[in-house]
Amino acid sequence: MEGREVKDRLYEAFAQTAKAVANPHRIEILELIAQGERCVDAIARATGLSLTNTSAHLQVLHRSRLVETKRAGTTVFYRLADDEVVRFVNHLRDLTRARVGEVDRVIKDYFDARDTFEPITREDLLERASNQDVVILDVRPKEEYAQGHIPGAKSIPLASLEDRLEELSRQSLFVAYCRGPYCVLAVQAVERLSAEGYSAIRLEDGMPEWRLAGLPVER
Amino acid sequence: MEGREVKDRLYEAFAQTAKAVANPHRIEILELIAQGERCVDAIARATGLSLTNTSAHLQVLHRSRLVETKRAGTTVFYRLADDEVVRFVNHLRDLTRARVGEVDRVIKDYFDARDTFEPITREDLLERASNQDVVILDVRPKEEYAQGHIPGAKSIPLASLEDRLEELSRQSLFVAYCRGPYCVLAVQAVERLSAEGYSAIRLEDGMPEWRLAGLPVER
DNA sequence: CCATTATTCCATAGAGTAATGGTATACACT
DNA sequence: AGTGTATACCATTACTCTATGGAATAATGG
Repeated sequence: MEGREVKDRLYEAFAQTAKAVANPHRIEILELIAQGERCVDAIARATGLSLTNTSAHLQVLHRSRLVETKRAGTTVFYRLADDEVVRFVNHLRDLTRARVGEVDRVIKDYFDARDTFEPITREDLLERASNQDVVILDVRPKEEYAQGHIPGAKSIPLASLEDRLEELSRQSLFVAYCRGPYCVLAVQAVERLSAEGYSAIRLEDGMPEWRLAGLPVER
Repeated sequence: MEGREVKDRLYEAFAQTAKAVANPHRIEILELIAQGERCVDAIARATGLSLTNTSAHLQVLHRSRLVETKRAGTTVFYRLADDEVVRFVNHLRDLTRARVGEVDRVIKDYFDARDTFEPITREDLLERASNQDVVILDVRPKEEYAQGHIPGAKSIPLASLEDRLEELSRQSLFVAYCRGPYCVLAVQAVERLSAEGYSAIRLEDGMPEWRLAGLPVER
């Protein structure tokens, strides 16, 4: 083996990993299974992709060893191979936000228009939660809540928020969180709650970031 | 704008950044200009790509805002837009090494076969450099040395190593470094020096990592 | 203002990727 | 064993990416 060949093989390997991530649907899938393992069919439904297409995308991720599988009967569950994969996708997100105007444009048009107040950080939440009457809302689907959530958080999937408003006291401050900083669930929950006159703000980022920060997770 | 559209636009933006990096030649180009700015023609020569092809790849990187340009007469210099780009490419490298067997296979076949001793870390080098008779060799091309190098390092581009062996004392311990942990220049320098009976080891990683670690850089 | 040099633009061919619908396989339940 | 269900495989089509060579542009220097 000679110098040029070494370079080619290494750069090729690095590029392969990047290619696996270089597709919007696959990034969505990675964000989704960062919440916890899911079967092909559930991933297809959550993303709106066809089943065959979902299966194909999952196999691209599998070939690059970014995800792992577990079989239970006929059902195959996919999960991230490693926390480092979440960190890498987060790095990609942050780099893109820092360098590409489009991201801030969308945030401004959509996020800022809906939650009037600045989202709060994990540190702020921890501090306020101990002092005040704060209710943490996990607005992700219930399966995701079941696979791990912020201690003390109440599960109110966005879809059922409408029906469960009466459960919520108007005295409390609500902090909603979801899959991550660019997930729209918490934004929509805050918008809905604010419209109904509740005090609601959004946590800056979601569950995977909470867990990666070493904070406690409840099951 | 509605929830799904927001998702699509954001994931699309993230995927675009990943796509810019998802090509082996572009990763090589990024590693190259992480050493300092270079004109199109120099990049083409260093990578062995055709000029038009190099220009096209640079424009892909430019559209994703990963690189910036500076014009001087007819010559256009490309440089990284931000240190975060280096960190991201390093993250990609590390993730790939952790998850994909190919990288370790190449390292084992090529790197381990050539430098008998473990590469040393930056910390080790700093410690040894102050105590012992250590000579640091920058084996990158001289332009890259000129754009910033480890303080006290001697510039001996790999290509001229053969002719300059007599300058080197057999009493010293030589530590060679180059563009990064997967660059072959330092490995080849160590191989050559060892074959000639010199004591030579390789620094674990290269110039950009040294600089990003906040260590002093000399010009 | 013409020639030179550095770079970019353009058209094209070939390779690779994504989505679709149909088919095959593997397991579970009766 | 036979039926149903979950997933993977395959062939096809449309699309995108890479590389090439030639033409165009932009700045410089006689």
